[in-house]
Amino acid sequence: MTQAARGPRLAFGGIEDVAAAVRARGGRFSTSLRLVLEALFAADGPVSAEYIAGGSDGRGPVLDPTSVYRNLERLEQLGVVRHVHLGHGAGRYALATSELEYLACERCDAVIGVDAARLDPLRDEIRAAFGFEAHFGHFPIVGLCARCAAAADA
Amino acid sequence: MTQAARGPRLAFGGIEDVAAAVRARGGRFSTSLRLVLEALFAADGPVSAEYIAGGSDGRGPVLDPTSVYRNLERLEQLGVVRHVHLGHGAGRYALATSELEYLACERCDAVIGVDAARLDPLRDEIRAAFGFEAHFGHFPIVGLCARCAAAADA
DNA sequence: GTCGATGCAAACGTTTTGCACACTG
DNA sequence: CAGTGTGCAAAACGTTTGCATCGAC
Repeated sequence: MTQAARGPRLAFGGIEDVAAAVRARGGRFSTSLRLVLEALFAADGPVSAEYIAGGSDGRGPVLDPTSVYRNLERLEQLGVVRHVHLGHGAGRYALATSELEYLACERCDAVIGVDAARLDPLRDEIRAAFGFEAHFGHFPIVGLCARCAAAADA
Repeated sequence: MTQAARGPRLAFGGIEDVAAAVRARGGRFSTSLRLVLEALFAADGPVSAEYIAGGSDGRGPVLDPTSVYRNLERLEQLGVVRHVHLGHGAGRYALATSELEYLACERCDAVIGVDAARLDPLRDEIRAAFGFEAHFGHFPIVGLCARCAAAADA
């Protein structure tokens, strides 16, 4: 049930699978969409729309942020992409194919991906104590990573 | 230790106490500051800067948002105010005199205040599992309240 | 009278919306 | 060639900053 709440397991192994799904919905597989997907597949962790647009690092010919947002929204409706809010700053987007949730360090901006199943005990505890269904997928747990916590103790 | 990490217990029982603390720091107790404090003392739960400015509900002669933000920042440095991010939308501000942390429902916008101590077991569990020091005070737990979770099951 | 605080205006970073043009299927 | 997706411009939103004026002490 906790498993089911996370949504169906996805079957997108690569960009062409997504292209097929987009076309199946009557959508078109544009160059911009391909670039967005390439950025997401290449990234190791959630990235910002600005990053995808190519504003940061020297990767390729910048595409319009508007287009990035629109494509991300489409992909999110398809279940291909998820977005998370890692503390302050811009939202971050990642492929929904991984069952990762995140711990975000508010000091060093480290993002620690943890298997969603490992947070199930927490969810159960919160449900038992407060009748509240915690969703760490969209608004993750924020705090201090081990390194920064140790530094703060000193 | 978990307790100590939360900062010193505050001794602000009312607006005049804050006024004294402000003056002790060389600050001035302006009319705007008084209005901000009145809104915070009257509120039952974290409120937005816009709300404090008087934009919502017919309460009184609107004060400038700029001034609200500046006063909130001053009060935060004094330890009188804390701000939290309850899901999407504007930040919310509350008196730091209560040891409350929050569970925010992402569907109905309900804000459930829980005694910070009741989240200590969760913090301990996260620390044990990931070496991560979770701070629910600033970025609370987001999900579905009991009512909305039940509705979502149906 | 001093200096901190105010209001206004303008800028900021992120995201959304309107519109005419371009490209996919 | 139909109509989806694009870039550009502009706006929306919450928040910050600059600056001249006001007001607390």
